[in-house]
Amino acid sequence: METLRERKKRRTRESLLRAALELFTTQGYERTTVDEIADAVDVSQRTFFRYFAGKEDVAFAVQDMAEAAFVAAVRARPPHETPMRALRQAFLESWDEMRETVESVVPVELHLGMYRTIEAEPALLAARLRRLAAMEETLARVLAEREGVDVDGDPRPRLAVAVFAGVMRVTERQWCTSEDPGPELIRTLTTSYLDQVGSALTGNWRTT
Amino acid sequence: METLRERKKRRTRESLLRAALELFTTQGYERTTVDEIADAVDVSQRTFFRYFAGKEDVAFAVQDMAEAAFVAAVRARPPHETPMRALRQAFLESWDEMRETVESVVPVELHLGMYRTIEAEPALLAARLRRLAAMEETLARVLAEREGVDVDGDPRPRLAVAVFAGVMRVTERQWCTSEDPGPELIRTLTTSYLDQVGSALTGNWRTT
DNA sequence: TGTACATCAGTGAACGCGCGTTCACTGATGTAC
DNA sequence: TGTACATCAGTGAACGCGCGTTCACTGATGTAC
Repeated sequence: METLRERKKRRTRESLLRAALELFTTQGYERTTVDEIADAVDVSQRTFFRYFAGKEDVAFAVQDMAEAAFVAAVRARPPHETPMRALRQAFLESWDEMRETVESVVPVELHLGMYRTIEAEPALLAARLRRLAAMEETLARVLAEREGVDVDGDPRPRLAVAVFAGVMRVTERQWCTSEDPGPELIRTLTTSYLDQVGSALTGNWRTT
Repeated sequence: METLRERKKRRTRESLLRAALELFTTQGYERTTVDEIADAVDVSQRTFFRYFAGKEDVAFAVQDMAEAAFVAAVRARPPHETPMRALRQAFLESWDEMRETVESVVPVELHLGMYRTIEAEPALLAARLRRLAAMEETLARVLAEREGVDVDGDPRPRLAVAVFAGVMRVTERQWCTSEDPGPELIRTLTTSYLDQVGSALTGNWRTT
């Protein structure tokens, strides 16, 4: 069982996390200082750094959890599926699990709000893209292993993942700016865009 | 004609640029301070900020020029080409022009070295990806205009550009880590990878 | 159940660092006559 | 060609800011007996 000490730790951590996201989404990332976050939870700045390596870390803590769920879902896909199919299915399927994982830590609205904040703030967007690139590398290795190819010798794993991530980014941006960013919309957009990639690449759009 | 004053300005700017890239590539971006760059050129730190808005700016000054040449090349493609063809041709074709543009400011080797440095340094990689995302947005608008579609209503411009940029990133990474990063290699890789994207997306790799 | 000790989350205050800014100023270059 | 003035690149020193670190310390929680 969780001891009192452990419970307190978890609560402090989650309070910091929630306070940070709340401040980031309302007044902006750059304008929020680490001191402010600590003050909002009534702990010292020193304590903040015991829980998070830095300001960027706290901003992406929740997304990292969701991302891990997605990667795990990709790993769990049956090996007979084609790579792109595995990515697509894992993404659609893990959305509910991501939601639960997120909800256990912070209100989902707050997490959704962070997506818009990230798009709006250059420093956060840059960090997000770098993290996405790191995830792409992980996924490329997962796919390569699945298919039994060499990730450095065969470009296909990295190419497939790059395309998938590209589509995800377009989806995300579209979804963020929509009126009602619900799980339905993300599913519709993802499916639709993945289906359209092929036709976007080949042929002349004007003759359609 | 260029006045003496203008010539001196240009020289100061280029000296700062060269010194910065030299320091970044040899000792790393994070470890190089703005003061060091200014000292290397024997001007005050204050003067550095008259030429560049910040440390990140000077790191990407050359790449921005090359990028602008690429975007211009895309704009110049004949309208009957398919969008992906236009992107591909513009990229292959503008490489020589990019080289010239770059060479007029700093030694090409220095510029190439920066690519590796960017991949190696998290702060730079993040900044680069954000800038690439901004270029993608520009290109999406160019393609949309070319094809006469609405960039916000039709996802194809952004999808096509995202895929192209994804392939470019994979190419770049491969090219950076190679022994002899010449223009030949980048052409071969780009062509080969763009041709392989389709097959990477569809089908099972094991049955090939 | 109570006591003695060990562990460890949290404290508070101070610091180093580098980015970017501000200020009033100097002196070289450009221009008008 | 020379003089008087205007422009403007560069100076130097100081500053504000926020991130992240360091230190010796306190006091609550956990554990052994």
